Amino acid sequence: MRELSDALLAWFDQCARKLPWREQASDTRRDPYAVIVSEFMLQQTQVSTVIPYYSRFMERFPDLLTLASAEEPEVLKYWEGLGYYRRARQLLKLAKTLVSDFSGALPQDRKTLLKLPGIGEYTAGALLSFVFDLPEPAVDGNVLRVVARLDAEAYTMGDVKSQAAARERVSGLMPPERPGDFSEALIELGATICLSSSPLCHDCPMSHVCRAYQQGVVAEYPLRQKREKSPVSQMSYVLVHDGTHVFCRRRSEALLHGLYEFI
DNA sequence: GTCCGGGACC
DNA sequence: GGTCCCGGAC
Repeated sequence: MRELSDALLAWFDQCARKLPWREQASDTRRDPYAVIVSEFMLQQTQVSTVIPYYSRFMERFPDLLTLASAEEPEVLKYWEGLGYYRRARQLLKLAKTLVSDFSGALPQDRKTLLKLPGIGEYTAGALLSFVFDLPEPAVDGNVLRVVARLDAEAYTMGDVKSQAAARERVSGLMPPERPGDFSEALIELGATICLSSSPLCHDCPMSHVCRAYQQGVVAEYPLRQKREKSPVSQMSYVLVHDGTHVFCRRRSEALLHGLYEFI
């Protein structure tokens, strides 16, 4: 376990992408507000898309108080193009709630965070680990994929039980001295190395402890929801009439081919 | 053009 | 289970 987190953290120290919401003197904690804004934007969109929006948003709403006193239409204007506009509204609600009910400070426990607008299990974990350096798991799609492959465990994307199991697993992996970086490193690994298609296992710092890799079955994890796609059968007919009756004949290659139906 | 991934919430 | 939206893969 020690070996795993050491390897991942060493990789993260060397390879982490430079992102606007990570720009921080290395000895200061991350700005809670910056983490909130970036996590809300990242909930629905990829990093490269978020970057310009994040920068413009932070210029106009540089801190929690500024955002909390803004009107919804203007916030939505800065969100335009990102989609999932409910998130922008939730973010504004969250800012107002934090200011009015929490003296502008982010709660440091999961249970309280989960009651706040727009915050679910993943975002709660992300805030607790990134901002407060607490050993709280933040399991998004990236992390679920990483853990599923690491253990060759049959986790299913988007499945709440799998997410809960993955949170347990990640909790057990957390190194006590750098939980926040470890949490972020798992996400970074999923986003840049442990890709859902064509993962870059040869560059992966965990391949030596990855069960799926050792078994050569990386592509099989995680499982995907089997969507009950109702069998769509196309039918075409030929209309036949003999002057008195109209018949309908199914085309020969179709289901029940050649069958005559009386209309 | 179609399919799919991605969190929270209803 | 459905909805919100977009971008990327194919």
